[in-house]
Amino acid sequence: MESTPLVAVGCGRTGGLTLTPLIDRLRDRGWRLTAQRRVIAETMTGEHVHLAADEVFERARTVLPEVSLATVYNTLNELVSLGELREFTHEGRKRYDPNVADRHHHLVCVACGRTLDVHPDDPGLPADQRHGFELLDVEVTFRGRCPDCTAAA
Amino acid sequence: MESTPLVAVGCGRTGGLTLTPLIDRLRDRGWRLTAQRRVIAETMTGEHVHLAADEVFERARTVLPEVSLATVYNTLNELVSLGELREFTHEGRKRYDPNVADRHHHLVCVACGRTLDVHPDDPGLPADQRHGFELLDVEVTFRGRCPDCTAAA
DNA sequence: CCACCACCCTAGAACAGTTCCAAAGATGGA
DNA sequence: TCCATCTTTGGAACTGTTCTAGGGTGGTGG
Repeated sequence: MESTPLVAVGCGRTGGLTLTPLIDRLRDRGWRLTAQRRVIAETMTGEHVHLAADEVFERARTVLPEVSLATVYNTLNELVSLGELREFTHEGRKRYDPNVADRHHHLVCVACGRTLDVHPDDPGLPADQRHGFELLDVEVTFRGRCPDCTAAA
Repeated sequence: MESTPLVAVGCGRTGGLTLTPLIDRLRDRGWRLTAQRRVIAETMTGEHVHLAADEVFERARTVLPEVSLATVYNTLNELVSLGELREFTHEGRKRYDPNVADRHHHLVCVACGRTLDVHPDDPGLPADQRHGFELLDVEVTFRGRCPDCTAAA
């Protein structure tokens, strides 16, 4: 739940071929690897994976029917604080992205919610990264600590 | 609730001095202007205004105590579909931004939630627009319509 | 090999934010 | 003024997430 520096092991777009490095990393960090956690972690493996908790739950359940929704939430939150997943919000619900190694942005379909990773150099999103999308909007949120909060800390 | 093209009347950063143009625009579009709606619209006037529904409710209530939360939600949603407010989500709840005239991004304090409008030329956010914030993260979401959805429409 | 203890899992309750609903009230045109 | 229409209201319902209390489990020391 703490300490080990978040060394980015992956190096950019690695493709979805490797199934275990996340599991290995977690074990190396002393994370108790139960059946539930393994199934959830495996569900979160791949490229362009941006599942919401209930989707993770459904998929995990097909492999391990007795897994509970609470465990899915617990595990996802833990993986986020371990730095192994990145969390973002789309249409009011949290989604989880296993691609934490390379800085990237999201390309979201307003109709079906389909989400792809993109790597633009500038916020304009070059044509070769649009995946055929008709662009409608860009939302950029910078996060930081304001002067008051910095002073208070 | 529909039609009238969303002519951007304001022109960039206008300052918070004008109190009525939003109200005027709404009346011109045939929007029935009740006391509740007026109070809510006035609450949403100004610069760097990014209130959540319950905050709008609290403020509106100090002026018009009998206003209901349902009306606040109804009105905010309507103003969004009229194109007079922009909606975004921060930490699981929707916030509303009256600044729809000029393209801008948001600078959010991860500690207190304070949100400011910024106008970067590139996603790096130049120093003179950081408002003293210590930058921690940038989140960029492109929205559009994917090829499948375009074909289906 | 066993016992123990810290950690983990589970179901369900609780919670927050938002939307829905039916009834009552307000509004403006004929 | 009357009436059809639109608006408001409180509360119920709903969704996504977190909390809680109790039972279960893995793996370490003996």
